[in-house]
Order: sequence, then structure tokens, then C-alpha cells
Amino acid sequence: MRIGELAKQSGLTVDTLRYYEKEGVISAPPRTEGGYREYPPETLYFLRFVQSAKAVGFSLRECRNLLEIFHHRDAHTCAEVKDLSEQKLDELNQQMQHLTTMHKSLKAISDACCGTSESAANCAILNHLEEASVL
Amino acid sequence: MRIGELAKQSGLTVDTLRYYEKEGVISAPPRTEGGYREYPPETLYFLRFVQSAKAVGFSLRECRNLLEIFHHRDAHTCAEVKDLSEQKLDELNQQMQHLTTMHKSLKAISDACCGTSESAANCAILNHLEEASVL
DNA sequence: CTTGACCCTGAAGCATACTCCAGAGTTTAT
DNA sequence: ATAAACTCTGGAGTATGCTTCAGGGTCAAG
Repeated sequence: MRIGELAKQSGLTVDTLRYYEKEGVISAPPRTEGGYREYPPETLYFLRFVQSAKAVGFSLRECRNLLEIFHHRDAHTCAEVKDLSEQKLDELNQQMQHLTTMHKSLKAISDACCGTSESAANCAILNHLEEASVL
Repeated sequence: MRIGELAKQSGLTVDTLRYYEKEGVISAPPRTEGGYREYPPETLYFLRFVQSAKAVGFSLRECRNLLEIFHHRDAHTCAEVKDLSEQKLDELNQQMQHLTTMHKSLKAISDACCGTSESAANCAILNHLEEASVL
């Protein structure tokens, strides 16, 4: 399978595929005589693995590491993998916390504003931001 | 007030202050004979305004625009300001949604894993990621 | 054999928000 | 007068995940 086909099948672009190779996410495939990349079919599964991992919040580097573990899964333990998952879950929680805090604060400020077409000279939102007591 | 003092008072670094000036967040202050920036005291309030806006999720560019509105608030309306707030609230909601979705998916996968020190050869997490049915 | 579709490389660009650096001038205290 | 502390500039570096580009080679069909 050449790169264009793999791109189509995976939904990624050829540029992204070459980028992934450069970053060590997928390994460099053999080349045809003309110098074209010739991918073994399982590459598609690996890419799907990466896409799933990205979809649950892992960074590209983390995806690379996870895929590495996947390739040598006999040499790794469930404890190790679950640990990575739980770390990521913690991270996601922290980010949600952060967003929630910001949302709450902004909502409170926003609710205090009349939202009319009156001059913003005394706008509650601007006033609250100025007072710097936001968080 | 010189830049070091303003940095101390605001909790930002001098580099950040110069960066903000370059980005048009705060306007360039007059200079002393020696070429040093001499900030009027209200700059501190403007910086606090920016910090508050950042704290509720506005990007630096958005902070700049908000501060611009603040500077000419007579020429703006509450409707306009509230609109910006609500747009940002929507954005925050979307981001929370996204995080929640990711967290849910990962949690489900993670819970399916035994987490023991057994080989990861049949690790439920890895298997689920491979199956690409994650989201 | 020519045309169009496809592929190659290395490097640069984008967006965000800083951070750090070298090399030089200014101010303040002693 | 001299040293320490402060400030100046322009430019490069950091992290992430691509995307775009120029300039050129390869492959398949008619």
C-alpha cells in the first residue's frame, strides 16, 4: 500500500503520515525501487490505534509510547498500561476542573451584566475584570 | 514606575511586560532620558484587567480587545461585551464537553483492565485502542 | 511518448504565550 | 569613581501537531 492509499484509508493526510514517521510514531516502511514507501497492511491498524489513543487525550508522543508498548506487549504488564491510563484520567480531571472554575467565574460576571444596548460605561463585566477579584 | 517595579507589582516578568507591549496589549509608555520605560500607575490596573480576563479563559489577543473596549467603554455597549462573554462561555462548554467525552471513553477502557503485573499480552486497554471503537 | 496523478526531500511556516540570550547602556549606592 | 543592579534591543528558542512549499522524480494510461 502506498502512502496515498494509506492516507485515504486512515483519514489522515500524506503529510501527516510522513510527519508521524519522522516522529517515530509509525516505523519507516520499506521502499519500492522508485523510492516510494510501501506500507504493510497492518500499518493501518497501528494508525487506528494511534487515532484512538489521541481521541482519549494522549499526546502524539504518548501515542508513540503506547504503540511501542503495544508492539512489545508481552514484555509489559497491565499494571503499567493501566497506570498510564489513570495518569491521563487525572490530567483530564485537572483540565476539567480548570475549565469549570473559569466557566463558573465568567458566568457569574456575565450574569451581572444587563446585556442591553446601553453604553458599557458601567458594564458589570468590565468592572469585575478591572477589580481583579475574578478567581 | 519602571518595568522592574511594575513586574514585581503585577507578578509578571519584565520579559512578559515587554512582550505585552509588542503585542499591543498594553500601550508603549513614555521613556526617561536614559531610554527607560516610565509607566503611569494605572498600567497596573490594566494589567490586572488582563490577568482577570486570562483567568476566565480569554486569549491574549482577546484580552487585548477587551482592554481596548475598556479604554473606550463609552463607545461600546453592554450587549457587545456580554456577547463576547457568552461566546467564551460557549467555548468553555465545548471544551468541557470534549474533555468529558474523552474521560468517559478512557475510563471505560481503563476499568476493563485488570491492572495486575500480568503480561499485557491481552490487556483490555491495548485491545480497545486497537479496535478503534473508542469514541 | 506524453500527460496527469502520484510521490520524494528538506526546510520553513503557523498559532500561542512566553522565555532566554548577548551585548550594551543607565542608574544608584558607596 | 566604581560596582552592582537595572534596563535596553533584536532575535532566537520552547512546545505541539501539523501544513505548505519548491523543485524534482516515478508510474500508469492512452
